[in-house]
Amino acid sequence: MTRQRAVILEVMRSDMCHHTAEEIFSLARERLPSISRATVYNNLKALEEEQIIRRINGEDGIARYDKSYIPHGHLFCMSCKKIYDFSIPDFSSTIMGYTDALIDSYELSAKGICPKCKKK
Amino acid sequence: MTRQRAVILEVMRSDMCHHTAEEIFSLARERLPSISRATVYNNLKALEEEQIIRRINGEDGIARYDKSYIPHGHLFCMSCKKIYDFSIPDFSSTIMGYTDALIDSYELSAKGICPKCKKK
DNA sequence: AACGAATTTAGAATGAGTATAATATTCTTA
DNA sequence: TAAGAATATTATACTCATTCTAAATTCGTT
Repeated sequence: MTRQRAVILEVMRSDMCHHTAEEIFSLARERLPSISRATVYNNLKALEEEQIIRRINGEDGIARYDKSYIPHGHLFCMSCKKIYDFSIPDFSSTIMGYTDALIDSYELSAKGICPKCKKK
Repeated sequence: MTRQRAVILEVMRSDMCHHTAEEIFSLARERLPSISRATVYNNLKALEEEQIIRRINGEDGIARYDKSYIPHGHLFCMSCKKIYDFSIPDFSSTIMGYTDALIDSYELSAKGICPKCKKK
């Protein structure tokens, strides 16, 4: 575990956000100014392959990263622009039931209005 | 409806594939050699805004396009590399039940082994 | 046909992400 | 702890999907 990798994980675990690689790079620089952009990209890729974090392929085409590898849903609120996590229990099995395929993982992104914004 | 837009829709509707913009550009050129790359990108974006087609944000970071705007699931087969459509009835309502949000649309991508490859 | 609006075109520009090669750090074993 | 091998980091160059720009063309309307 290098210092750089530790900082990247620290940054990712310090809030509830789903940051882009550039955001993680910028936040990591605050803690370790010498860190390089390539190191951030390298580590994010490695951490995903090691199934520690998960890459989210957002609708703007820019990758975001989730501190958890476990598949779950993401709600993109069209009003406050935030991303919220949610889960659907045993959802892989549900997909298998509808596809007759063996499901390894899934990515579920919903777009709508979150409960808070809905109230207003 | 310009000739260019008609050709783009023709190409998209001529098979079951989920093509990238570059593939659509290449196929459109076979029918209308003067068509420009920018026209393909412009039209794909406009068609998505008009809710005629849907952009799929695949795991390789390259956008693919679905001839249908109606949300449904996509199965990426890890063995044959093809993309298959599937649907989960009334799935927006299901998501609303788990999130308490108002769902506008969703994108569901599953990765696994399709039924055909599973048999082998 | 003529006008203005919208679209297309070719090519330049942008920017997220990757590759490279030199340097530095970490790990292993003694 | 020191040496050497293996691995990671760094800065920078590069790729390539996508967007932007500005000029030329086409479309719809009168």
